[in-house]
Amino acid sequence: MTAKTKDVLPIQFYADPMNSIGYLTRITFRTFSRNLERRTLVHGVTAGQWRFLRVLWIEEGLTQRELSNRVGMREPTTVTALNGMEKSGLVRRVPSKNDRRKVHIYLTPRARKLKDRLMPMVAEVNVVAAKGIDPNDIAVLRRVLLKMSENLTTEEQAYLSAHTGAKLPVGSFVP
Amino acid sequence: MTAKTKDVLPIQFYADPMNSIGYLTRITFRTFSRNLERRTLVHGVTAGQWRFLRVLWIEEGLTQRELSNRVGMREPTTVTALNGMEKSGLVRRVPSKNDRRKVHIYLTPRARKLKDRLMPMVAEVNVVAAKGIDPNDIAVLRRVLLKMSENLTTEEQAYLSAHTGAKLPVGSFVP
DNA sequence: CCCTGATAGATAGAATGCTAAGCATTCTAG
DNA sequence: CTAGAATGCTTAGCATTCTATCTATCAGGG
Repeated sequence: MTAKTKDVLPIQFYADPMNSIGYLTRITFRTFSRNLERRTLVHGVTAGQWRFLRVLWIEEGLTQRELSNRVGMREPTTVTALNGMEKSGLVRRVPSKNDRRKVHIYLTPRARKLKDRLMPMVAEVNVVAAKGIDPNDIAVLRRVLLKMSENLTTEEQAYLSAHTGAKLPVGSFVP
Repeated sequence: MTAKTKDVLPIQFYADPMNSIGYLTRITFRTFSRNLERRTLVHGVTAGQWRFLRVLWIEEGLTQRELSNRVGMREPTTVTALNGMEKSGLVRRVPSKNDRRKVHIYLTPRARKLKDRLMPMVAEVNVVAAKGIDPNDIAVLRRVLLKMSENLTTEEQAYLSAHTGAKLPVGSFVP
């Protein structure tokens, strides 16, 4: 099959939202997020905070920039989220000793303990979401979503460097 | 393979954002949306407006509620979006003659003409996103995303009717 | 040393989308 | 008929996240 005749779908195909990757990822993300937050709010953790906790449960002491990249949020968003989390006693900001620009983020004991409570919840939501779906198809889903976001990020960066000459910060995925 | 031993992944699996459907759909949605909006903004159309236009290009005269359901936004969001679109001359609000509660939404000639300009853009972004991915896998992606959002919506509605006795408006998907 | 540019974080302001609650209109059970 | 429920749209207020910009700090070449 040639790329021209078979792989390229007619433009009209994308008129239907049900065929649109943008639409489908948006509604899936929102239903997923809402469903999870309904559970985590029992422990006073919002969806936004959850995303940071999950990363910090794996590795503490990250700087805010590293944290932003791993969570997939912009830095001002991270600042706002951390302000809230600091206020509600989930994280501590610890200034770096080597580099006074940097701030390392550590969990409080309470936030560490929340892991055992909250992790089962995301597993639960994943089970609900995956009901009736072939596990192999879900593996395909993960792989394809990741590849797509990489494709789109690559194109975005190519566009930016071509049109503004801007170099993006190295190693920043930040989709 | 039994469901207990093979299909259920260990909780620890979900600690890594890269395995999280929530994370993956979020970053894919955002990169997709940003990439498309970069193109549509040339014609002064934001990502939010684009979503409504796409639905109205298929069928005009929908009520705001019908429109909300098809676009996948809540009604107050639709009101805000339509206010903006009305102001910038993309849509007209036409009160229903049979039922004075209802308002039908029609495109302006200018908005209709935008279709031929904007539709190729979404095709373009889809091509970028799909680069290097087996078309069959993309079909799997669409099917699985839709099924997941249905699963999660079903569970959400079951929860709501069990805990608040609330009946959701019939036929509303609204993820 | 001391400028210059890069890096880390914070701030300001805007856009987006949500929930909750409020009206007006229509339907429906008695 | 008519009181109460349901429906359709709107408003108010809030949370989230973004872009653009600012300040402070560091690193390297002259």
